[in-house]
Amino acid sequence: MSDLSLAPQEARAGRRTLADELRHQLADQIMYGALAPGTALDETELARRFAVSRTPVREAIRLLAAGGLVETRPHRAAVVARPSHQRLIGMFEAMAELEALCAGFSAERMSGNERHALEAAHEELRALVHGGDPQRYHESNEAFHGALYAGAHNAYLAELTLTTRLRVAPFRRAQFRNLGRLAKSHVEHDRVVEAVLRGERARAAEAMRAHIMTVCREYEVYAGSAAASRV
Amino acid sequence: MSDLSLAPQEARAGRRTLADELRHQLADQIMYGALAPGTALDETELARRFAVSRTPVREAIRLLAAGGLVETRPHRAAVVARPSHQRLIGMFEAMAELEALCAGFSAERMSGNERHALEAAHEELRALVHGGDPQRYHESNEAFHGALYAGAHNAYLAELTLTTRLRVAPFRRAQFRNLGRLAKSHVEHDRVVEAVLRGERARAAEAMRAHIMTVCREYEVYAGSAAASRV
DNA sequence: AACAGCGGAATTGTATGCAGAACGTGCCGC
DNA sequence: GCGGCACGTTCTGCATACAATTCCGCTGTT
Repeated sequence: MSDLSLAPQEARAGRRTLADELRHQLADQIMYGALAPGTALDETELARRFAVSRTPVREAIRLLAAGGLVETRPHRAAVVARPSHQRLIGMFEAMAELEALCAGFSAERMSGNERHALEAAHEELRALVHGGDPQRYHESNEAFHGALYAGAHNAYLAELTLTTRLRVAPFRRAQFRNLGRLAKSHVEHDRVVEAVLRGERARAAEAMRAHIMTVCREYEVYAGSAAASRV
Repeated sequence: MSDLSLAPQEARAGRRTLADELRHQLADQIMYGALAPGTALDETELARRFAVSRTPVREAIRLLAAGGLVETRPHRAAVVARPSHQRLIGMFEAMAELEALCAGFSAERMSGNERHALEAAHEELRALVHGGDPQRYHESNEAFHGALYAGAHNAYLAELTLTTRLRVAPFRRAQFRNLGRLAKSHVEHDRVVEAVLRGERARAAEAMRAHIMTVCREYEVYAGSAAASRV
């Protein structure tokens, strides 16, 4: 999972600095939910927990802040980002458009191998729909979307889309518990795959947009009920 | 110009840490071309130049790296980003799509005041087309695009678009020397404004996409001739 | 009893020192 | 004469120490 956020040169070099290691550890904990939105990140405490000095901890926190996973203010502890509802909706909307772009470009630009890879990822997901292993499903789902990022043949766009996906990740965890959702998700994927393989850009983009916006609505239902139960 | 890259809370608090100050200074120098792509950023030297310790310099460099303006590899000096031609084309393409999205949303969502602001910025540019002051034109041009970001009513999308714009900035400087380009640019803007004010989303998006892709082609011509003259 | 002002404690921001990795230089072997 | 290797220098990565700011609780006043 953490590999998803690795830039190419990092993957090649093998991250060897403590700061990078910490960044990935913290990012995983945030996305996995071990560090809930709003949690304060105490530099000294984290330094103790990881048995390093404050210097790499600070660096990691700043990098996370630049990525949007945490928010910092001068002379105040960094806190795990807790975007407003409106902002979160905006992030979902942007993600929908970005993913739609990737899907659209993929429809026009994918090579034969890339199309096969997309089909393979799609088939893998089909098998997992009824498997009941949310973790594996999640990983394969990321691989499916990753295939579309690669097929767009635009590394920068792929980065933007993936970054957005990661930033939204902490707020999508609940949906993977909802196994009924998986089957519907697969049907939506199916429409995307079909359009991409046929080279129909507009249809692929629209199918993907619909897919992501459905995810967004799922979140809204969950967030709404959670907010209600908190009252 | 540096204000463009300020997040809201930074602008409110007034950046008070050395690291943030350095980040903006360096970002400006990179975007203005004082630090050319490929230049190595020596931490010790920068610390001397700004009369601070290496610590805030390091932080600033890392933040710039996270923003994509510089590239870092472990145990090696950071260098001002010099994306490959292909990657740069991808960045332009992504920028075109993002700006098109903003323009499209603006067509649907802009309030009355926002529409007036857009028209005002557009008129300001009209006056500057023949003024021959590239710096002022540049600032007003950013304001024009900024009006469209705001009108999209999606802060996250606005950030993505602006960030992309800033990352590409170092490679667009040449075009502002080309005064003949300004008039054409204004005509393109005109099509965008007209569509936005009429609420025609698709047409606004297409006009903006065309505008940015023209900018991209302008760059290609410049980059191509520069590469040729270097041989 | 509630609030304003103040002082200490805790935490972030910055400086400095040290260890290890990467590059340049000169020597040696071929 | 040319390529490879070892050494020394230089720079980055990390640790630690100090300074500045914020937060929390206290006291005194109204």
